[in-house]
Amino acid sequence: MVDLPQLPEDPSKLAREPLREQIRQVLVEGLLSGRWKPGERIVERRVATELKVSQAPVREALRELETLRLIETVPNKGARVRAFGVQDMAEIYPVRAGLELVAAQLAADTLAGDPTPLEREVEALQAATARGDVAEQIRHSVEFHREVVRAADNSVLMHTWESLGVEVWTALSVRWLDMELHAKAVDHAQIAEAFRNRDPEVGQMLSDHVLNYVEAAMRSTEKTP
Amino acid sequence: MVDLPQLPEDPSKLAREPLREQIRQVLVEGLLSGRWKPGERIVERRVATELKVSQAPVREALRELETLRLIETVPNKGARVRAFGVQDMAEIYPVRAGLELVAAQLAADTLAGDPTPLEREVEALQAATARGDVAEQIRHSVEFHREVVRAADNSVLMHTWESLGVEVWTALSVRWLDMELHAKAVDHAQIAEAFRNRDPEVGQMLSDHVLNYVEAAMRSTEKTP
DNA sequence: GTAGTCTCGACTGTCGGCAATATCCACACA
DNA sequence: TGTGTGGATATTGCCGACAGTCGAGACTAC
Repeated sequence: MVDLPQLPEDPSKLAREPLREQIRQVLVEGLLSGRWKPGERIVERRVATELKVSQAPVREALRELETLRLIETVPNKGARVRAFGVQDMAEIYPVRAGLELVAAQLAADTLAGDPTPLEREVEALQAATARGDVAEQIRHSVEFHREVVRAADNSVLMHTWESLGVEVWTALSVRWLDMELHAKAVDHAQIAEAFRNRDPEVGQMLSDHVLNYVEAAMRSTEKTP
Repeated sequence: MVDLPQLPEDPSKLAREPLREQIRQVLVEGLLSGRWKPGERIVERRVATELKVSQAPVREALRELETLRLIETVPNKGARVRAFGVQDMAEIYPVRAGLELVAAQLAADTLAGDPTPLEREVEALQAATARGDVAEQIRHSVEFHREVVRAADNSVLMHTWESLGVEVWTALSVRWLDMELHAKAVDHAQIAEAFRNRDPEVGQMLSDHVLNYVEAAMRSTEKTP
């Protein structure tokens, strides 16, 4: 789910990208911006008319959101925005940690040979943290992890990791849970360093680091179930 | 009103399942049975007429097959059956191993308390092996692993694991790679035993066991790329 | 003979409409 | 008051049709 370079297209006929992709983008943004709230229904035809399209591409877009577990659909009943809580974080992050543990092992050699992608993200993350730019912090933090997974050079692993919808869920957790983004930059720098030094513990470090997000979420909401 | 306890399926008119599900089933079976071969195109309309349905549900079914990586689609070009080789196994199984490692840790307590689901599958697997019933061997072998994941009680983990399409790919590897199903029953029995005894090594055992499948595939095809 | 262009057929992506299904509410009945 | 029944309404699931796109092959120019 890399952000497209968003080419400055003619607003009238910008249909160069499959319609369903655009719709998916709109829906995701709607969810992130709070346009739709948790538990709320998403009516296919309503969205369709709103976007001046037909029902079909909207359906397909919704199916994709379903695989990201952003919405839930029941046959003949339709789709609704998933209620979201710490519980979800607690389920997602162990899986992420497991995947990234594998990734770290597979990517160890590659990243020891050329750790520049990681270092680039660490720098950008530090800069964003200094500026207090939350959106950029999320972006580069996620991108750091994506680089590790990418370096593992395993398309199934990449695909599976992406299917967790990391940036969307991170953004949501910040929005709905007010999750604190504490000094993650430090963690990341240490991990990059460990990769460079072929530290055999790097996998565990990365895994633990991911699991820390859950604690952050837990801590920031001692009440939300 | 509470959710009804899943009334026992009317055998006569079970056409109550969404059409797209039935179509997906037909397509998967078609792939497993060799009705479509690797690299071959799958034309939406052709399938639709063949099954006496419209194009729409076929499209939706194809999308699901795409998330299982059974087919590949290119915009405006359509879907084709993925070419399949040892390479795919080599990519899938490390991911599976990582997920099941997590699962084993999360499920350890539950399964130590009640290992009967595992033991049931081990027995069934042994029986099937004795009979030489390959289909049943696959079924119970997969079901064993699914029980572990299920016991972890983490819906994201379950969902992610399922998205690997374990039984389909296992069946395919047997069909296309003539993968040998050697005495897996023994492994499974040992793992079940380890769970019962709260062996802290059980996660690693399970993970190694999964990775063994790759070696089996490798060994059985020293030629297929 | 080769490179470029045109045309044609096949197929996907999208549309608007219709039937099937779920939900809601008023109303009758015990 | 609580419970069942019938119909009205909102929405999904599916259909048949059409426009846009892609690729193969014929045709032309050199």
